[in-house]
Order: sequence, then structure tokens, then C-alpha cells
Amino acid sequence: MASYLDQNNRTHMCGDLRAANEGDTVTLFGWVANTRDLGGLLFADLRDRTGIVQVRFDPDYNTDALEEAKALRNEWCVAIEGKVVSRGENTSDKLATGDIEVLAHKLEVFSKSKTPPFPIRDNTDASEMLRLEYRYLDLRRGPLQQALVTRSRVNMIVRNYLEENGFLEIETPFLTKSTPEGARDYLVPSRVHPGQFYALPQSPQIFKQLLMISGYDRYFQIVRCFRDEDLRADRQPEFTQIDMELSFVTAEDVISVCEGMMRRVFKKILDIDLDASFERLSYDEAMRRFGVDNPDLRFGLEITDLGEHVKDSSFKVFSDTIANGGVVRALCVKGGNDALSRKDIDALEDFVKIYGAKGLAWSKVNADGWSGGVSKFFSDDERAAIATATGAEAGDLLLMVAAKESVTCASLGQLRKKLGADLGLIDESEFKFCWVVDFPMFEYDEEEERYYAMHHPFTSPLPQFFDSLEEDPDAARAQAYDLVLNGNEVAGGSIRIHREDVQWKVFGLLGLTEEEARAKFGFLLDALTYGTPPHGGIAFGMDRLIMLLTGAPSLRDVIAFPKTQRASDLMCKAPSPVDLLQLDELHLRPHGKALLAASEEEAAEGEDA
RNA sequence: GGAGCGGUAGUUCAGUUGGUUAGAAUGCCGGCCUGUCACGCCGGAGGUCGCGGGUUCGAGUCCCGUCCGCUCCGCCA
Repeated sequence: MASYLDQNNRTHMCGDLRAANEGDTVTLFGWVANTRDLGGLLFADLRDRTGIVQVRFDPDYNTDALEEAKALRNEWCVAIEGKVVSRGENTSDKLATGDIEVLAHKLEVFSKSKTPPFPIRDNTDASEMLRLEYRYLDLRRGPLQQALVTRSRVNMIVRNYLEENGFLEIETPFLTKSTPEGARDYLVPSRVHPGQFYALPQSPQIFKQLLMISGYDRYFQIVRCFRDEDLRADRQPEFTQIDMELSFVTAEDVISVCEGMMRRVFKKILDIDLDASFERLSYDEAMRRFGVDNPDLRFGLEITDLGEHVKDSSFKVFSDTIANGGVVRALCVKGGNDALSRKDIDALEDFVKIYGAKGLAWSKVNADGWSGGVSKFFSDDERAAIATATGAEAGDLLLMVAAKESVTCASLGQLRKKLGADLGLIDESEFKFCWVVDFPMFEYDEEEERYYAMHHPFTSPLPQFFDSLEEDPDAARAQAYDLVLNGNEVAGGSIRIHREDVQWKVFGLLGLTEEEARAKFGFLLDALTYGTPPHGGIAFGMDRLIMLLTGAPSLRDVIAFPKTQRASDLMCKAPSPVDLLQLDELHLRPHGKALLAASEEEAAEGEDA
């Protein structure tokens, strides 16, 4: 049997057909997306990675292929040889059925397809559950094809850029040591060391620092990382980082490399020219103005502190909050009087309660005074002061939260993002980067009554805090920086500690004794004593970056084989029970249902004996 | 660990106050039509109402439990 249509010397993918001339003979490989039997002719839409092209089987041109083609069904994998017949004007980027027609004279069916469980079209309405179960079919759809193409291109661009800038790509282990702080580890039991475990890396953090000590002064890796924490639309348990580390650098050097990389990526992928350098905000300023450490700067609607103006207010909720060390802050929604109904405001109140706010105080600002909500509690002087502070004018709506600072920030910060989207304040075609810098060194955990490293325990304080670290840990600021894009953290990093004395101070504040620290990080602490260069680095969330570049609503749309919210793979049916023998080899005891099954098995064996 | 939404034909969904034989569209199968492109027309097949229990003369519908999916809080150095 002649195969691949006798290996014609010209083959095209659908998308390449625009470069073909009318009358050219071409060979197309792909899947039949649709067939129509009309006027004794048969039309088949052939889909490949680049688009869909219409193929005509015409008995006047060639009768041989027609009879065979009449059996064609959706998703059969075929090769078709034919002549290019141009029709219509193709102006869009993406080839669509009918833009170009190929008149077929040969057909080869590589394999037939069952009726797919859902139609494989760009705009499918199939449920995500079904699409994940048949992920290999879902991945044939245009949007996912394009996302993975973009992903691959970003990979190549990043590798080229970093190589041009003197970086080496060095692999680090996946089977490594469990790290005590941070996210929950995925553990891998050791067969040869009973009762002991490897951990999959949450990030190659320690290894890349060791590489700096080893003299590989510019390292990068596009690397899978694993965190056993609950999922979100933008969080998967295994995800990909563009990880880098540099020696003999300051934060400015790292920032500059990253800005160059983003400029290259955005130019090549979206043909967008980003600014030469990105806006910067301190953590404190970001929290004060936007309530979050990942502000979306595509719109205003900034948060205003009302403390000065309401600390003596007759509205006890406000004055008592201030008296008890809390804060009162407000959003001024321009034109919110008309844009938001009472029902809308009630919904917003429910929204802020998610973040721990007790309620959402509101007032409508009118030409002749305030109305509604908590308006009646404020004197004319207070109203005037608040209006001046927030810039409120007639027609605006004031939304206020009184609570401890963290709750007020989270409530109003998230409310701001929600309103930005709901009120159409965001230009979706815009990409607004900013660096958030000068993060606090430590976060205090009130329940456990101890400090945690906000970034990680190797993050260097800003030099001016080296000496005061122990006296006032809350004031200490770190040489840490996050890159934020449209309200999403896309990268985070820091300059690391290269002075032993500073490292021990930090461990001390984290409540680690020398013994504990040595048990957990012994090899790194040893390594740090052999001439550590000043170094620092950063890691980009590759998946999240692709999500933003493609406008995908979920990380699952830019990962070929993603997990569900409960970390399952619906296609593989993973995780799954394993043979008891496997458990035994790993020195693990079965639990739950597996234990029950095991004991039943034992009982059965006992009866046999 | 918690909150909300969802699960009915291959698929996407409707299903009233608990009441006769659970519907539509699409897909699938058969026939017709024939330059269409989500072609059109006619006919047919297709159901463990996620699963388990309860209330009831009677449950897709009400109650309890449970599984699965999505969004969010906690969590994510």
C-alpha cells in the first residue's frame, strides 16, 4: 500500500497554505474536523495545529478519492493530496475554513476515530471535567494549541535571552531533602532507607545558592517545582519556574536582567514595547495605596486612610476601631451613586466579609449632602474632611472598612480589584508591570507567637537594618522584590545573606537554635563559610506568565496536563491506590480502605491455610 | 479545615407546589436534498436523574450522608 501519498515533495500545514500559490500541489496531514456531502461533492474540513482548511473531493477532478472520502467522519486522521484553489480574502491571523480550498485527488486514512465525547471546536461548551478526562482531545482545540505554542516560544525566547546574558542552564535534583519552612512538601519514600523520605523541591533555592558558592555566577533553569498546598485557578501543585541566581550583583542588576527579559518576551510574543524600566513601589506604599502587595496599576481607585478624620467620630464603630489600634480606610467610587444599586452594595458587603471585615460602611455623596448608609453619623466638618481626603464629589459613593490593618487592607484591596473589573475600569489590552520592593523581613504569627521569614530565611535585610535586626524585627526591611503584572505576582526574589553573622541573627529571630539550623540547613551553612560571593536571584512563575500573555482565565489552560482542584489527574486517574507489595517494599503501612482490604486478604489467606 | 455554585440522554441544558410514559437542542444511526462551511429536510435509537440512606401512597424534586468538578477563605517561606 502506498503510504503518505507516495511522499509528495511538498507538504504544508494548513497555516502555511497562505504561502502556497494557486495550482500548487500540496499534501496536508491532519484530522477531519467536519464533512459535508453536497451536490455530489464532498467537503472535508481538515484541521492541523495551525488552522482549518476546506478540502473538496470532486468527481470531475478525480473520482478515486471521492468514494473513499464519503466514509470520512470527524477526527479521522488522514493525509490528503490536492491542488490549492484560493477563494475569498483571508485577513485574520488564523486560517479559517473556506479561506483557502484544496481540491483533493488522493486520500489516505491513517486511522479512524470513534465519535468524540465532545465536539472538538475552538468554542466548545463541554464541561471542564469532561475535557480533562479526554485531555488529549481537548488539546487538539485551537485555544490550547495556541497557548502551548506561546508557551514553547516563551521558553525559547527566555533561554536565548539568558544565554546571551551569560547564564548557564544547570539542572538540580528532584529527589532532595525536605525543607522545614514554607509549603508542605511532596514526599517520596525511600526503598533502601526504611522510614526515610526524599522531598520534591518547592524550588531549587538552596541548590542555586550553592552553585553561586561554586562559582557559576549566572545560573538559570526552567524547572518544575512542587508544593502540596490547596489549589486555585492560578495555583497548581506542580508548576514551572524560570529560576535564576546571580553572583556579585545588587537588586538593581537582577531587576535590570528581568526587565530586559520581559521586554524581549512581550516584543516577540505580543509585539508590545514595554517601558525601559518598570514602576516601583515599596511594600508599605503598595499596602497603603492598594491594600495588597500585588497591585493592579491599570486603574486608580486608590485607598484613603480616614483615621485622622474619624478618630473622634460619633460613629462608634469607627472611633472605637481607631482607639483599639485598628484603621479606617475608604474607597471613593467615582459615579458610584448611579453605578451601584443598594443590592449591589449589599453584595459588596458580603464580598468584604470573606476577608474578615465585619461590614462595609457606605455613604452616597450628593450635591446637597450625604445620604444613605452611615451618612447620618457624620458632622458637616467630618464630611468635609473625608470628602477632601478621598476627593469625593457629588455622584460618588464612599465605601469604608474599619478593622485591624491587615483585614482592612485585604478587604479594600480585594474590593478595589473587584470593582476595577466590575465597573470596567480596566483596559484589558494593557500590560502594566511594577516592582514591589522593601518587603518586611518577618511576619509575626500571633497564634504561634513567633516570627516567620516573609520571603525565606536566606533573604538579606537591607544593610541599614543589619545592626537593628534583633532590637526591632518588625521594622526590618528585606532586599526582596516581587514583579507584579496587572495585579498578579509573576516573579519574586531577593538578595541573599552572604555574611555568616547576619544569617545567624536571622535564624535566631526565626526561633531556630544553632542545633536546629544545622540539622535543617547544615550543608548550606557549611558552604556559606567557604567564601560566599554576594548573590541574589529571582524566580518567575512561568505558567502564570503564559496565562497573562494568552489571556487565559486559569492556569489549567496553559498547562498540557493539569490537575483538578483536589490535585487529581482525571485522565490518568492519579493519584491511585497501589499494590500492597509496592507499599511493603517502601516500608509503608496501608491506611483506610487499603488497610481494610489488606486485612481481608490476610484473613482469606488464613482460611486457606 | 471552611463558604458558595454545580452534577438529569454521547454532549450542553430545561424540568413548576412531590403526582400519568423525564423533555429540548446538538451529536449518533437510517433516508432524502445538494457549492456548502454549526448546510437543509424527514424518520429512528438513546436515561442507574452522581452514589447511599431516609420521609412519603408516590421523590429528578424534600431531608441526611457521601463522591466528583468549579470559584473563593484558610493555606501557598
